[in-house]
Amino acid sequence: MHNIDETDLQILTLLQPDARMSNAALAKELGMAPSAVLERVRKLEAKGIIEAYTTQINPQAVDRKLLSFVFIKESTPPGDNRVAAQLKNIPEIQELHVIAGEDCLLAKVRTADAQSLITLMREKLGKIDGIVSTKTTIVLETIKEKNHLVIPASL
Amino acid sequence: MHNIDETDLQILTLLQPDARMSNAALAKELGMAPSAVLERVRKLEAKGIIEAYTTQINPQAVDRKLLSFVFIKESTPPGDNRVAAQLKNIPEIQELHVIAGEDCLLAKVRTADAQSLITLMREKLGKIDGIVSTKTTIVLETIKEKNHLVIPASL
DNA sequence: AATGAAATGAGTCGCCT
DNA sequence: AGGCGACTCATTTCATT
Repeated sequence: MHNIDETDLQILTLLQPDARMSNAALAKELGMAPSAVLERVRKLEAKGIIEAYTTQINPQAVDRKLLSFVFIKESTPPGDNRVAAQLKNIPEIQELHVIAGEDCLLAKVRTADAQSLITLMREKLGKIDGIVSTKTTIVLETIKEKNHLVIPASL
Repeated sequence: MHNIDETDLQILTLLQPDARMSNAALAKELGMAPSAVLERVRKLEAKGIIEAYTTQINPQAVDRKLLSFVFIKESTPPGDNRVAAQLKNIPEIQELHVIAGEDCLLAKVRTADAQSLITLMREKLGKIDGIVSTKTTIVLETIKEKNHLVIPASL
């Protein structure tokens, strides 16, 4: 498959919680030459194993205080992704998943407040054909939000 | 308050999708001296506005193929966070939110497969006092998963 | 994967506004 | 307080082995 070895897994383990770690520091941790490590990192990027380096910003600081999950029921037949394609482009929708059971999409939505959520639902979701109903769950408090993966010791 | 100005917002906008961008590149984009930009970045970190720099890893590549959302109903009185405190330490639980309506927690869980989800529920959730019931929603397909915030032009 | 040299970037300082 | 420019040191990059 992707031919990912234990050194690669170590690189991922180190980089996952600290994307701005210098290549030199990474090399020191691994006991390897910086250039060798850098080449591995570039390959992980090229293969799409490293998808992106992102900065986690405190949502409060930029006035995105409300988090909610919206279940969206579609009328379109399975395999039809027209609704999803439109929802995908809404920037307030951080995540969009197709879920099992009910023929539903689940969206993770971040807005300034309840008012702007309502506006979003009315102005944007309301205009998408094929949405039958929505069910919104408001988050009162986030206890944990770390999108870190458990990286196994080997594969 | 936090006294975050438009330059700071621009820094966040640039850094959010590219945490490994060099300080020099950042300074060039902003038309400022690198030292001045660096000082701002350090302050954003110190204030907790920048929470972390993380590397997004393709879950498939490290054998974390199954994503699910688990609603967890508690028997404990409101304000009692003993259940949440234990759930928080489970590494497969990436997110944990207190949600409105039903007295529920919502967990975003990533495991290798259905079998390991079952094991997790039995071995870990099953041993936590105060959990009344769980309802699991399996993700069939993730259409979008970008935890980027919409950063306003001003605050 | 290691080396070494050149280029680039980071962090510090004193000074200016 | 925030920004600048110059400096030194660290890091990255690239050609070569």
